[in-house]
Amino acid sequence: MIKIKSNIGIPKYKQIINSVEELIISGRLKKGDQIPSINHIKKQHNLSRDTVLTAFNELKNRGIIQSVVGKGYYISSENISVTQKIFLLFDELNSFKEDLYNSFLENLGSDIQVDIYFHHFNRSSFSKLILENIGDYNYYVIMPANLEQTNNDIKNLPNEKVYILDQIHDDLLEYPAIYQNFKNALLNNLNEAKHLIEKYKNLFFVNTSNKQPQGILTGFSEFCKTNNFEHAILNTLKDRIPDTGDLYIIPDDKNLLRIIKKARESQLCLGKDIGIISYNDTLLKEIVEGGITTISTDFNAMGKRLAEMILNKENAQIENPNSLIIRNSL
Amino acid sequence: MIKIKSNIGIPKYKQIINSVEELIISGRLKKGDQIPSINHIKKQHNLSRDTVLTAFNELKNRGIIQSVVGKGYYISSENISVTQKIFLLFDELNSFKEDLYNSFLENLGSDIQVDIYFHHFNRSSFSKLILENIGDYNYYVIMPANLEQTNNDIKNLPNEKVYILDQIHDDLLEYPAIYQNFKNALLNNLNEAKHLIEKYKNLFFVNTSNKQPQGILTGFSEFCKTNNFEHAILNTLKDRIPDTGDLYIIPDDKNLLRIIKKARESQLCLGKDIGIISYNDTLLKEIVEGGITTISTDFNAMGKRLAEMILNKENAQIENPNSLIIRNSL
DNA sequence: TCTAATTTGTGCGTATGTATG
DNA sequence: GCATACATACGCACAAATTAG
Repeated sequence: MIKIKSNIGIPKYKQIINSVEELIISGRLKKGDQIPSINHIKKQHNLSRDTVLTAFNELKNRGIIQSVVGKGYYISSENISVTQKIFLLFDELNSFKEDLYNSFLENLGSDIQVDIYFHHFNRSSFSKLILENIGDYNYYVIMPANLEQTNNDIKNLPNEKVYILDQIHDDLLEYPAIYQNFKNALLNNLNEAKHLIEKYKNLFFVNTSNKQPQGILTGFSEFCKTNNFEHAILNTLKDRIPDTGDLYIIPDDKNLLRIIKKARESQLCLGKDIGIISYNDTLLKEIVEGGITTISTDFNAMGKRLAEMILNKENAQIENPNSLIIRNSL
Repeated sequence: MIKIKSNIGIPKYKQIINSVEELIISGRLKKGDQIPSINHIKKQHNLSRDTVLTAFNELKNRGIIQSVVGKGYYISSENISVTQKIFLLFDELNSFKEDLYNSFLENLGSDIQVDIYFHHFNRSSFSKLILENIGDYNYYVIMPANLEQTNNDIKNLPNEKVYILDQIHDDLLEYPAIYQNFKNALLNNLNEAKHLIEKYKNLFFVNTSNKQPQGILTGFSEFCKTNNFEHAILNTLKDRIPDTGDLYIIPDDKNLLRIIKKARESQLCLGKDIGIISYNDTLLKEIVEGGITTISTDFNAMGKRLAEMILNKENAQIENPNSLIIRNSL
């Protein structure tokens, strides 16, 4: 079944891989079939055990075969076009992942398979997902979000296969990454709009979940302190009645909607009486209430850059810039 | 009762364990029942005595069976804590999946693992993903979207493990499903709003991608024909200049934004000069331009209902209702 | 319960040819 | 010419799992 020739340009371990691929193409090997054991091929073709093992390991990495200790190797996928597999660990499924994921896929090429997982900001889910998938992928792209001490798990992966996405922490500085610098970005963006912010008396950060990056909060506080703005962090909007001179920085859209409605009730004019800065630009924010001022990053660029980094094996830590889009609401 | 296959990747002793577990899950083995003796299984499947013993010892250690010397083995607990795995095949990642996925997870319970895959409306991706994951999951939840002859692949899965989501086709009627009836829903919703639609002269369906369910298109045409509305299906908005008396039905938000901007340019008043009906209600549509009329389904309810169906092993085809939210734009 | 055969997984040492600077 | 790194290939030893008898 498996053909090996000596003294031709093709390495023997690659000849084994090609043989298995051809047997799959011709239909003589199907999913679930057992392939000859390492020792069998070794004896039959007078090879070193290591040569056969190298071939089988590559086939295993590509997801084409699976091994069972004590039993043997089995065909697990007939899709031989997959050359590489990527483990992509997101925090949660939301609309901002759409651009990121789609541009990542587009720029990778079709022969690379990407599997998505979600940790839902749950530290033990995070551990479990990483530990369960050690050894199964060529690259591990991980969004640690605001979880702590994630390197305790990540360090179990091969160093050169890890890429960090979106948020970076002090214990992850050894890995290539593409991230947002939430603190500096917020500081820069607020400074850029300081002439517009100055007309407001009280600055509020609306933080009703624990999902927001810590950097945004520290950036907010720092900006307010250095510029002597009255400020507060709101954990709920329930009893909040917006007042003239309020400026709200709102990371999530449910609270954005609440504030807009409350402002309407109180007959406060957006961009004059009260201000709003929203996080993450979506299509409709351009036209809602004459335009909502947003701070957002280019998730398309992030996905594209990530694909490039992996394809070129770049080892760099790259900041994905945030930009401020000033509209009517400020 | 107990099934053993040779030459597959699963060790025989584990196949025995799996068989006993499945018999308990399906209710064919109850607490107190006697299971076949070691010698019986050994003879029946041509196994070594030790193979059967290894399986029984593990079951005994886990407290699932008890041995009585001279009599046999008996089920002592039906509490087999096996983490169940669900294969969830979506069409694409978009924001509407967020509610669906989150409510599905919430209502499943924490010990069930859900893996997400995307076919991106690509027929061959669809086939590959299903074929590669045969046998790996306890349940298969599949969104066939508008792909054709999907049962060619789905029929290779165990019938009782398949659930169809969102769109259902004629060849999938044998499976439990929770779906939207796009055609009837659109007909009902348009009829419900007929008194508001009558003020428009030309009805347009904006269909710039091939991702929309066919049912919406046929529903649109049928409504227009029975009510004698001038109508057309638009494949692009590039050269379109909206005119007084136009009503647009718009499934995707990029086109929604385009039409709103063009209407503003032409100084046409929404809900008076031109009308808009948008698909899928999102937070901001409530307040954009005084409110956008939407047709949408409750994805939260869909996810919850799906979880219930799976947990209770319901075999039903359930329509997830669409509702019309009339706002200023109509 | 014990022994034996087979298989994968891992680690270490060695050797050769090739590409790089 | 020399040093170095890397891919390829071979050999040996031992651990752990599977299965048979």
